[in-house]
Amino acid sequence: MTKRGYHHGNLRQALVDSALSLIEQRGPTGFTLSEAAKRAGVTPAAVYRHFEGREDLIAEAARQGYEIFADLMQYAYDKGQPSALAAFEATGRAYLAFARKYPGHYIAMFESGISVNRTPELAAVSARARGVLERAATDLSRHIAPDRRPPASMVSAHIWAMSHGVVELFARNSPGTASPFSPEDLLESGIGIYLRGLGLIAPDG
Amino acid sequence: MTKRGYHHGNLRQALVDSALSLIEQRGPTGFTLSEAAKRAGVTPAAVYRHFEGREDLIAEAARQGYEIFADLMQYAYDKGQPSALAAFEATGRAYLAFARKYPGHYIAMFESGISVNRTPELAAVSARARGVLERAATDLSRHIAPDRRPPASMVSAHIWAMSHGVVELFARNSPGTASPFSPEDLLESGIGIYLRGLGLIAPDG
DNA sequence: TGTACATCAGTGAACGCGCGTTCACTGATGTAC
DNA sequence: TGTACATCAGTGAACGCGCGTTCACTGATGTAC
Repeated sequence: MTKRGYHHGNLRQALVDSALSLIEQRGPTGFTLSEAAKRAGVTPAAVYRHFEGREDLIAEAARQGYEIFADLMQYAYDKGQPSALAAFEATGRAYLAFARKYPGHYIAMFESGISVNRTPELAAVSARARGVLERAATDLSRHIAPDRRPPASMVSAHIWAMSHGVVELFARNSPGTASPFSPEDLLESGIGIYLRGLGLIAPDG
Repeated sequence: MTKRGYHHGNLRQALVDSALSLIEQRGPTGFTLSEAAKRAGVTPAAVYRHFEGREDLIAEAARQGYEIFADLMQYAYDKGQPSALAAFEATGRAYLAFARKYPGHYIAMFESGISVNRTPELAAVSARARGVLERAATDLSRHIAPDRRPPASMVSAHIWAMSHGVVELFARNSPGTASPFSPEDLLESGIGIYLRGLGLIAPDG
């Protein structure tokens, strides 16, 4: 697979991979095109055979992240079926699991400052990911009495916000935030209380 | 107040202020010591009369942010008294209000990568801010039946996470996240549902 | 199987840039007498 | 009120650095015959 020599073989993906590990290690600020090239065993100039520049490389890393993310969310959703509740809870867990397992991708997607509207492909795949969570919220809404049912898009926004907040504040070496609870426990319990508030779980579940 | 001439008058604070507006405009990455100095009408070297360097300047901006933040939270908490519920809800709203009103400070505090443990002063003031929310959560917990009462620190973590998530995802020019709801509405409703889940608000509030 | 040639991925040197930081200096201010 | 002097905030030139990007090039690969 790895043919060494003048030609690299699959430099494009190697660059994305080294960019990801660099982002993971040094944060979005610490990422440099030159260092990514160096790690891939190649001159900085070689990057321009495969990408338009620094931003384009980050955007591709983010795109691949969204692809994985959307797949994981979809898988979780499917696995929870046919229970709307199980599917919803599974997507919440999948969000955190993704952030934990693919930190480089997560940072490239949410903290690197690249806009999701940068390219149509990026917009499409991020919409796909969001769509899964919104679908799960819509399914769930049907089990709430219409008169006290919040819009599904609001429910999905709530869960997304809490998931993202847990990741940013507690799943990283955060601002002195040494919580006694694991991010997983925090998110699980937080979503549980929220769902109870929607009347979807028995008061003393 | 502003005496022009060789000596600036209050360069230290002027540098913090220009750093804050720069951070607000260009994000944590876009901040440079040189540009902050330029905006304050001064040579980059002058910065070293007041700060140890770039990091130290950001840290001071963050420190001032935590100070304001803690004060706002405390004020909101006091204002909600003697109702534990009102005080708790008020602190949640204060979180978002702070992020909206002082975006430069918010970014310096939570997105610039500076650690809260950088200096004792920074650690102390951030602990003070967190303390207010935790106090509010503790007060609130007393109104929950002991057998179904989650730890107060968990409740405060949930609210902090949701607040932070709402700010990051919906209160900025975020990743294509044009929600039909205002950040204020989202947080208000999210916290409302959560509190219902804790049994603190009537099912059909 | 062998040769000629087109393709193109990667090289390496060079660029201009703005960065953070240092240094010896100088000009303004304030105080002692 | 006036002079001498200490203090110190800000200057401006210089530094080394690594960055992203460009360019003409060259070496490896693959294809046609």
